[in-house]
Amino acid sequence: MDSQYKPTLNLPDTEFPMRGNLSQREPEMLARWEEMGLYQKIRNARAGRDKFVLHDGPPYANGNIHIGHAVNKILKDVIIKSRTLSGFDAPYVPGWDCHGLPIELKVEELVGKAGQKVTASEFRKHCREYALKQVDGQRKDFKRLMVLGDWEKPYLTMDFKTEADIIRTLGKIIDKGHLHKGFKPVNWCPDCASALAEAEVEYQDKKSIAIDVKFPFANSAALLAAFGVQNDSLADKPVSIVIWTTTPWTLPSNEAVSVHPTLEYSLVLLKEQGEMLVLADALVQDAMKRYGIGADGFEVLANARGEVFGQLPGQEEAPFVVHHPFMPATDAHTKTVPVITGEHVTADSGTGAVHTAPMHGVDDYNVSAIYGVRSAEMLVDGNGNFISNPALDALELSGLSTADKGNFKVLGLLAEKGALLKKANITHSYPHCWRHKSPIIFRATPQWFISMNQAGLLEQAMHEVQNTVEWRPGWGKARIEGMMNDRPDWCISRQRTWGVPIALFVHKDSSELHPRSAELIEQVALKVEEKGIDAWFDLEAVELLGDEAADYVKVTDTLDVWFDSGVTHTAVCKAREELTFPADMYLEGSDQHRGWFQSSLLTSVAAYGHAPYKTVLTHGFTVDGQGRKMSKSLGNTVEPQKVLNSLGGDILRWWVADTDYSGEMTVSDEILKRNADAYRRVRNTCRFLLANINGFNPVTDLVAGEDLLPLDAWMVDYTRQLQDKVKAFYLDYDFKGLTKTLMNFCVSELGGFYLDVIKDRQYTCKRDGLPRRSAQTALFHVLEAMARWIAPVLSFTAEEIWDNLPGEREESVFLAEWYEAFPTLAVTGFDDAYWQNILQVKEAVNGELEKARVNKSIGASLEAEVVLYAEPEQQAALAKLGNELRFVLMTSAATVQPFDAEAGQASELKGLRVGVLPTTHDKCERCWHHSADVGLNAQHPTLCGRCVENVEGDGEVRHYA
RNA sequence: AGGUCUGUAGCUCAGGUGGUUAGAGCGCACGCCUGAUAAGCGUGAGGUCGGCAGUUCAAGUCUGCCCAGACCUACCA
Repeated sequence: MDSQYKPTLNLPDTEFPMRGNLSQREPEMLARWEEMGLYQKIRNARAGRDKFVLHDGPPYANGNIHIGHAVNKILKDVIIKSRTLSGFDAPYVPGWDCHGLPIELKVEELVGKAGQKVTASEFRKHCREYALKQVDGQRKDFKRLMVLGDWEKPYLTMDFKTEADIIRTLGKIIDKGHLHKGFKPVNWCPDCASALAEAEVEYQDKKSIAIDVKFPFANSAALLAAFGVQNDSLADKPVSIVIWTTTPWTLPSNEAVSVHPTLEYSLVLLKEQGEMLVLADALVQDAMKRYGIGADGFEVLANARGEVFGQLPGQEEAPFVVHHPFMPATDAHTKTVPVITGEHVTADSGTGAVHTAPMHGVDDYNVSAIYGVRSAEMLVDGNGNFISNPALDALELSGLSTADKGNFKVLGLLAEKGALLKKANITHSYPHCWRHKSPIIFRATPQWFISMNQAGLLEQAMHEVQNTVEWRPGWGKARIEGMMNDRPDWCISRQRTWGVPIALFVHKDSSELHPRSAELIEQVALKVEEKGIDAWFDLEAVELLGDEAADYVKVTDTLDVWFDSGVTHTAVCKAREELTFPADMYLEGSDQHRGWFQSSLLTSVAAYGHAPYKTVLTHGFTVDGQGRKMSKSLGNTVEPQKVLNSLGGDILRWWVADTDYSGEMTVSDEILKRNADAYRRVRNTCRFLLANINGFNPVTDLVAGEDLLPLDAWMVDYTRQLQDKVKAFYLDYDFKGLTKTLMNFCVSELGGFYLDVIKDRQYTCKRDGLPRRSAQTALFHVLEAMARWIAPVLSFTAEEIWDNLPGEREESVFLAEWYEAFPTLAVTGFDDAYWQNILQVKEAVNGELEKARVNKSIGASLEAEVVLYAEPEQQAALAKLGNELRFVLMTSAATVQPFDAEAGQASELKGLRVGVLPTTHDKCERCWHHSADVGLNAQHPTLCGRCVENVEGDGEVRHYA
């Protein structure tokens, strides 16, 4: 039942709704921002200011955005918005990575392979259209996250100008001497007759023939000596090292046998056969069983580590060579190959000695490169058949398929030569072409590389990593260092259709680059700027080379897409006026230490000698509630679109800010629910603030700093000091520090204390009297500050508050800077320490009130009267508030007495005892305080004295609170 | 298998250089209020600080090993 005096109260009132209804209202706000051209207005407002450039790492233009994309974009947006609030000109140019295999595969599904149903040129056109469509889809979602940026003019790696600049940057890197041509084994499908990318390979079980093959040592006497065996009766017996392989067809290409330098090898005598074998010590038992030799059929003569008989890095020549079982050398004997050492060798299976064919295995290739072991010729053609050459012709291998006949022929040769120790069928996981489902082979092909060492690139890049770049968190440095230290040369060529061409001419005989390559590249770039990458593929060599054209071949390889995105420091940061090079920051997930951070660094150092970024900030990956990675197959993904359509963007953003992004970021329904709870608290606090400055016009009603009541002055001062912390959190990219601090402010000092205390004054005092205007002034300052504090994170809500704030202001909170219009306050002796003490006293009193409540002697705190028995210092402090102490404690009466160990109850606070009594006075109908003067006024028999004063008189006077 | 990282109450996080009964907010339970009301206030219960050893008078904090998880790389001859 409403009191007749209710209309005389100043109750809170606001249009600002309690519930955000974010999923519906955020899109409306976005439309408004777009309509007013907010991004451009911010640019204009910050023109001429210091720049802060966060360069966007381009997501791949394929598929819907997932939660990881959302995290990345939101973090970037929070940083950019906070820097903008700090007064920086912080442009954000989002980008997309548009070339490459995944798009080709999608387009293949739609129109077929390039060169089959459609021409390469048409295929590229389809790729371009497809990529554009993907960009549109992702852009819509990114904008929905309320990420502010130049969405009208993003950068695309497939923009003609960008494609041209990618080629130019390649030219620059060639100019500095970092390019070299080499070979590399790649996944090769004999049915496609082409190379396969990693993504086109799938693993299936395959039946293979596994064989143990003997490679006899050329100098067995020396080998025995190396094993420390001196026994003349053995001297004339053959010694072989045994390899195990599941790809017999690669044996013709064998160029070495690898052993592990620190693994123990045994010299085993086969008694019956009268020959010796070298095998890994740990595998002797297994091998003998496999060969059908019983325990008494062999004897281990000696052991030696691999480094004793294998060639070590740095050694000019191999200490031992072995005879290839069947490949002929120039003379009558079979050719010999070196025994080398390699870290890739294990004693897990086989024999501990690895058949090494550099043309057919990555490890083989890498280890061979260390010793300069090279195959003279690739013996297998693109269809997986042995080529024809004198040696293969003689062995009758030419033309046979490595998949069957060729393989069997090799087995036959081995058996014929007596080199085959054992043949067995095994089933193992083996790479297959995902299209043909046929087993693939490894086949070395000519490729282009950016060399880590030929022009000192690795060294320079490492210098940048260690000395000029700031890594956040600090372990990012160790991570990228480790990754760079063991990285091979960067193979930048791909045999693909949808990619930026390696726009080079090489001599048809020598394979040397054209001497005027730098100049030619610029000419090509100009054409690509006009017509895109097709300009190169359509180009006739004569156009640029004239008469020389006959001697040169146009390279048709495309660039690794990591090169595209890696050189956006040039194609975007350098090319766009609003950006800077180097950029202030790159910010991506921790997978990019291998990816974009590295490709950007290497290309920038290669081209310009320095890093493209000053700071690299890394975030972790999202995992589910159990800490497991998100995957569609596990069904534990959290889709950002779903969150946006249910809880809303501000809640997703709050979650990003509230989570420690330096490690794994956990998301689950419960976590999002908790974040929605936190959001509601912040929102409601702001709503209550707005509701209480109802009717407040800052132009006419703002109370000067020196006139504020001490409690209000404290609130203003507290807020001002909190702002320093807020700024520091943003500067330090510590967003969880920010959200936690903000939350505590809303719950403790502000929500739990100040707002609760001033309600009485707000509601009951005269509408335009000083007591109320003083509090409103404080609330106004808090709101001005807080709207800005939350804007980088709760972008929608901040703007919504901004709309509800009185006074002249910018069109959007994002055009504003941090609030600095805090008033100068009077020095009153009521400082922060004073009020913090009061807060503790209040807590102690609450403890006692709760006991009375449990006894049912009181309900609301206004039904109580308290007496505080305090030590002198505390007594003096409390007495300073005089009669207004009761307002702070929210009791109907509060008096202070000297400490008396007998009186009241001991409270939580030492030196303070508290007496709680249920009030005996009548309750004022209007202010709900119980007071002796209720009913003294005949006109208003249900009111207390101060309410009479507030209703009829000039209004009560407040001195402190 | 290797490199980098993570593991503190149900949830999200604080806990410089080792030192009293390990903190906060949320959530939860109970209570109050009904003039912030799909709100607000109060009180309270929750932790062998991933595990095991060790160094030390003293370890969440240092060392080693192990377990679980994340990212990256390699391997499956």
